[in-house]
Amino acid sequence: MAVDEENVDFRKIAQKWRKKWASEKVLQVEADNRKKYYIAIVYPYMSGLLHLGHLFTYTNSEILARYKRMRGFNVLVKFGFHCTGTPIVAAAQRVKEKEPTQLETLRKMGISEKDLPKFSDPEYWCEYFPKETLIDLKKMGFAIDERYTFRTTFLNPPYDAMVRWQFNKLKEKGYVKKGKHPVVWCPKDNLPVGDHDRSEGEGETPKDFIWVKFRMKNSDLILMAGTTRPDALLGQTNLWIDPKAEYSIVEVGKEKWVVGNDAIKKIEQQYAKPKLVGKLKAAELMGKWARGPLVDYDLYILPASFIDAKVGSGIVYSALEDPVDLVELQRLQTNPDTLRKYGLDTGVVSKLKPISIISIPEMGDDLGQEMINKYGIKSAKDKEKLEEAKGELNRAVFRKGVMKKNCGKYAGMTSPAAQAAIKKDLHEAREIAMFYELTGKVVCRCLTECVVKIVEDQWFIEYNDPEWKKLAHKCLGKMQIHPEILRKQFEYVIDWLDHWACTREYGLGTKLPWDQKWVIESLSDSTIQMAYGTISKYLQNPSDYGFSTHKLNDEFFDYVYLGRGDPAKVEKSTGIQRKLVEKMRSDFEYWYPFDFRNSAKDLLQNHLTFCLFNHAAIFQEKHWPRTFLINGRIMVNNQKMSKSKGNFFTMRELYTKHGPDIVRLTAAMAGEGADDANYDMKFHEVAKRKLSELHSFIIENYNKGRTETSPVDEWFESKVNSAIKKTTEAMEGLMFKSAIQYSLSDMARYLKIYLRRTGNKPNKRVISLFCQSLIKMLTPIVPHFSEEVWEAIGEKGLISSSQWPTYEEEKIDKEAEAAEQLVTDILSDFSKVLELAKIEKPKEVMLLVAPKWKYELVSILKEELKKTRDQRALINTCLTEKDLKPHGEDVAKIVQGALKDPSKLPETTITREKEIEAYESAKAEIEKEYRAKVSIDDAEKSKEPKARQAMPGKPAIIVK
RNA sequence: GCGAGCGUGCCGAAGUGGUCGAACGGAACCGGCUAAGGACCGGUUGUGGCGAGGUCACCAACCCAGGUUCGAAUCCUGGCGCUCGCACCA
Repeated sequence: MAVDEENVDFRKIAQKWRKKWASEKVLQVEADNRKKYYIAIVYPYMSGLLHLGHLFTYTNSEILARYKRMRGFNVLVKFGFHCTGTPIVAAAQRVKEKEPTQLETLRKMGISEKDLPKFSDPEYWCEYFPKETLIDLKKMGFAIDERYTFRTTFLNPPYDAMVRWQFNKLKEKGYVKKGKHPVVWCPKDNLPVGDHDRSEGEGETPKDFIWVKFRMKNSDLILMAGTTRPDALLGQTNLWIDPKAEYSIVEVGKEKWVVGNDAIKKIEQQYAKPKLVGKLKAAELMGKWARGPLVDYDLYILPASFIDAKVGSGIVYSALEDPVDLVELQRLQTNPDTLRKYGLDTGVVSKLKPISIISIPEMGDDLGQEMINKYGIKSAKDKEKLEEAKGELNRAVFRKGVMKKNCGKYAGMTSPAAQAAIKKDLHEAREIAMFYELTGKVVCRCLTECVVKIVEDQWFIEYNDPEWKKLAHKCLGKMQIHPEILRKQFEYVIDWLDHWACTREYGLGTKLPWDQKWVIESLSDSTIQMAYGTISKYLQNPSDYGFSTHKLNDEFFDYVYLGRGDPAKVEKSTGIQRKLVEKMRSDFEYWYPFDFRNSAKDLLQNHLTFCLFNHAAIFQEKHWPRTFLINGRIMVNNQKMSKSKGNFFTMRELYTKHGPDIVRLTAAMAGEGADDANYDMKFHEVAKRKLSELHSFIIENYNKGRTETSPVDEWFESKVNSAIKKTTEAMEGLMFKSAIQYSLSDMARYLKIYLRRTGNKPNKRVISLFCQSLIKMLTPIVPHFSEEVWEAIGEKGLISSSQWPTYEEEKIDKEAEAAEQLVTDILSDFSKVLELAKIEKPKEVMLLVAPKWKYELVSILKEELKKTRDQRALINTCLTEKDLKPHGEDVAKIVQGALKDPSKLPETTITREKEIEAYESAKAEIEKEYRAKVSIDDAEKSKEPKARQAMPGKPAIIVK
């Protein structure tokens, strides 16, 4: 095969066929009476051009779309451009401030110096990038009907109207509620600070923190002690304060709280306006008594070295099952001087001891002491060991702890359950105040240290509603999830999702219909937009259909999506002709639900699960989603793609350089399943070479060749048919990389063998079948290339609109394939023999085929081995056969061997005649390769001692 | 820390209880073709055997350690390592 690298210009043919498809409108879609297949692509965020990550995910949808078209489906691919949210606004702001990295990013995407200032306006981003993205999609040859494309936010009034409808629906069902919400807050910017806006503290979040009220004896003062373990209140023994600190008395509502000085700010930010009414030295508190909730005794107030008044509320209560508390107490008990220094009563302190409230299997009654012993802790100075011990104990409590009998109504509960119950009870009794504490220090990009702020009037989608969760589970249960192993994760996420803050104070999007101060957040406005994609053709191009979309209302969507109401009334309120309203309804009914949605695995936990919830809430069951395909993340040359590593590629760079088909093929080969895929830059060249070769081969050989047939033709035809079968199954199973392997790689390999065995003289019918089938199976992956080849071999019409090849089960000939395998085996055995015998130039080669009775024996033995492994019985059964009797001794030997290692028996038994035929047909090739005379004989008639070893499928080989 | 997934030859990757020294692709090496070749063709790529004219035997082997089984890359338990997510970020 002569290879001419330049024989295919992948960029040129892409342009040619793109124009052809456009002029013949092959990618335009209308609802009709065919089976439909609706692919809802996850729309990309419009803060830049599409990159390799998008390419990889979209390639899956694209291959499937074209495959389904060839299977006779009417395929709609929905494509949108996501503009909702804050990143575009933030990026525009950075352009305005002329931030160098932001400007550089835009320059790299090909934006000229003079156009840069335009990007300081967020709305310009929403104009520019959708337009450019659509160009990219077309140039990649994606099977998208551009009339259906749309962008999000108020910039697109009909989309805006649909999101309002969605939220009204959710609210009607009681799934949207107002509530308080803690956020990480920058006091200088007066804005929430997300992970990406921090100079320090990525991953830190607000964590629940409970302040428990301890009322001082003979006083109206209340000591506030912070904790994350309210269950430990059942074993409270004393209070700890910082002996060096000064405390404040603040009025909160009608109460007077005692807290560390630094806690006042927290009260103000998270609770209520406090009023400072006094100060207290630690000494004034020590030795006093206070009483906490859940117990009927007073606690003694003691100093502790580990307390820092700046942390939490500045006061902690002690539960001596905790090793930290226990060590601290032991320190006091063994240092009477310290007690005397603070004027404390040694009698009281010496009587303090742990109260056992939690039982953990395999642990005793004194958990604190047990941990101290285990970690070999000697004093309070072993801080690291103490922290570890405490951590281990907390984990054990959380996982295995059960409340003991002395815990009143909480007895018998698991510790986490008791924590929740106690928290709830005390909250209702107003014995605690709820606070949040950051899990670590967070510093805003503006270098201000962040705090927790409670947003008072945040709107939430109540994904924690148990009934709703049930519906979501039901929806999932009816779906196909690929790969199936990820279903468990969906199950988990559905249960885990809590309420979701669905509104923002700023950013692009749709205003919450009943509270215009808020903008609907971007993950929440995209959960049912696949429904919009079924009718977007009309709504995005209203003038083509003679109406205006500015009066879209809930009535309209109620009718189109849910079939409720009266189209005549809809006409009246929207001004859209009744006929068109009805057409949109029927289009929706035709296309919906979506059959397929594909994303990378990072959207599983939010977007895809939200999609389930919202469909379950809003749509009829018949309109619930059908299939999710989740892919891994894309790596470039086995490295994570990132701008800083310099391996960040836009889709545009790639197709401009290599042409779209090469990029599509490389992306499809990058991987499948949930594991990370690898986009291999070297593969571009491999792909070009392979396709070029295929191109010349098909053109040179299609519809040419001999007309007489040979056994190898049967074999090859069988291989072609099984390749079609395997490829089709892979496509149906959404395994696109496998599909390429079964078609492109496997078939090329078989072709090589076939050409060799036929001396480059293929059979005309079979080779044409091969060419047609292969080029068709490649069409979904490399459509431009396929069209080009299709045209070059003189076929009429577009291959994109042709039918997927079918295979004939009866043409898949196991015997022919097994026979070919025998020849391959013989050839490899040959070279071994030659090597070992050190014969370089054999003169004569004899293949001695086993006698007929051995074939009989093998077939009986294979059957019998399934029933028994008893040697005697096997031999006896075999010897009942008349033809085998005379060979008793040999039979016994063979049976023994087979028992020891069943793999010695040939896998597929073909008849002796077929086997000989296979060798005969390979004879010429062997003679040519070894330049030796080849003869095929009956082993039984041979005098060679080796002849006895011949077995079915394993002839004795004699080389001289 | 929690949840889900993964861990196979030089690399990527198939393989879910015997037919597995392990498909397929890449890479490397040897040989052939050739003026030359990054192209093509054939072969090799765990270790050992002064067994051997192949279709063989033996040892070891699919992250590590145990276990279940007549039998495990495949099932179970524990450990180690990696990936994704963990909420206002799309």
